[in-house]
Amino acid sequence: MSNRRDAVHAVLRQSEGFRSAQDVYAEMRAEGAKIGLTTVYRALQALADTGRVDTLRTDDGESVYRACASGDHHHHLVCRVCGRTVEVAGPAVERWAETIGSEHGFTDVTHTVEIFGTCASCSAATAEQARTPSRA
Amino acid sequence: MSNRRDAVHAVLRQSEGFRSAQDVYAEMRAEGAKIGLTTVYRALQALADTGRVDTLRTDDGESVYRACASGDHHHHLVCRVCGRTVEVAGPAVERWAETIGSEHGFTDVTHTVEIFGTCASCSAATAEQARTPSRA
DNA sequence: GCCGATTTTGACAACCATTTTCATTTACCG
DNA sequence: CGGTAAATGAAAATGGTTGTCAAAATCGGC
Repeated sequence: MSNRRDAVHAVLRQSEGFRSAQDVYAEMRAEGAKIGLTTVYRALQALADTGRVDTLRTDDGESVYRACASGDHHHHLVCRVCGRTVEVAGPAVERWAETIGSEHGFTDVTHTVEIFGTCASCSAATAEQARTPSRA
Repeated sequence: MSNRRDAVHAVLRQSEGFRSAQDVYAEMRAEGAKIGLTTVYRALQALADTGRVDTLRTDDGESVYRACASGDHHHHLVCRVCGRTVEVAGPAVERWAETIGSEHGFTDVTHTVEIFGTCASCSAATAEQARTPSRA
């Protein structure tokens, strides 16, 4: 019964950006789902293994997952505040990485490319905060 | 006394590739150095904060550090077998990331780019292994 | 030189995401 | 229905990393 796995997948689908396992688990429990943390981890791993979700590591070492629209190779532009993510393609970068690798005699060349920034609405919110400092 | 920090830095300098904190600690102890794990972590963090060493995360979430030749922004071509690392620059990639970010209204755009592969000697060694299978 | 203040150190405990264990439940199949 | 294999999840273990705190080293000032 991959019912649980589908449920996990569904949560990711309805999310704007990358989510952590703990995060997904908390939401599912909050919604009343009967599922264990272990199962969430297993589901996410299975989904990642079969390429149905993308995964990356945050700066503090947490694994985060996202159901991406395209199954093709692509990269991400991630808002470091709200996590909203845009899928981007970069054929030039793919070629560049491949070239660099072979120039140095490396084989089986892969690469990781992620772009981080603050999205328009979040940087607006930050500016707002600066204008009305709450305290301290 | 930043003696300890210098000692940690020295270990990284004489290393070919990225090393983990635990790894550095183990080597220093093996060489008879009197140092605590906590101090190694603090030294590595301090060095990373001041930009004197580069850091990245392995697939299994471990932080690894490297004393790089150049203090300028650059990326790495890392052998996934032996860890040997080549520093590479990619002005085109820098511009690409910046462009993608601003196209989508993102500010404070940063990026991570790492290239992984198997270096010439390691792929030779692997081929060798295949020719003379030890057992199993 | 000597004493108190400040910083650095490191043994140990705490943290926390992730994994493993293992007993229970559930699905499948004749 | 039995019986077997797979899935589940509560609880414990793991392991890298960080926090705590007292002892030790360093630095002034006298």
